[in-house]
Amino acid sequence: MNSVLNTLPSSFYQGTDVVRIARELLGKVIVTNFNGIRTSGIITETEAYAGATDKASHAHGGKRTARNEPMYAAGGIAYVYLCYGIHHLFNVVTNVTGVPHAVLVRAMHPTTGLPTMKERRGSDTLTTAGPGTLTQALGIRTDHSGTDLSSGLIRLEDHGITVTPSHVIVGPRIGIDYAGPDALLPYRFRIAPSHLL
DNA sequence: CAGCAGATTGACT
DNA sequence: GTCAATCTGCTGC
Repeated sequence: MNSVLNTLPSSFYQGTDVVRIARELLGKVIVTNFNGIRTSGIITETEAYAGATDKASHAHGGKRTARNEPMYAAGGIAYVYLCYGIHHLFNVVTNVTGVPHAVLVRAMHPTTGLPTMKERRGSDTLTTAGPGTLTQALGIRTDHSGTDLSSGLIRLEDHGITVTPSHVIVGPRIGIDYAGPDALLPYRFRIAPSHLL
């Protein structure tokens, strides 16, 4: 395979189909570079949040607060927020200015800087199986909300990894039962466990 | 202004 | 399986 290693272009994020973008983020690489330390991993699980029409979204009904303001910006930046007062959840903002679509990154397969990630997690066993632990391993905090995803701090890259449809499991999203019918939407994508390293 | 619920995790019964 | 930890924002008095 060719050694493809490109930072994703803004056109990738600014498409109008947030569900498709969530699907295409599988296999992409998320990289952070804090204090000169690089950590990265391959994205293995995502969820789409379709803005104003999506009951599970923070921007449901056009809700707009200081916290979710980054969601209304043009695609290509990070939206990080605090959940339950403890966990930092990392989202990729998509679509154009004024349309608050975003993709939640729930899990990844660690590739670079494993010792650093274990240290940040304070655990010998590195798990990145949840959205909260993933941000902890990468060192992402709410301070990074609004950060440009082509910047030096947080970046998404295409390493030429192709995820074929047969390896993708599509299903309803997690932890949003309160959203009624919207909780059943097939907005969750993950790489089949049998296909992980 | 008090109370509660949430895109979660980890420790304990 | 149950439950506390702890911040943001909405609801209701």
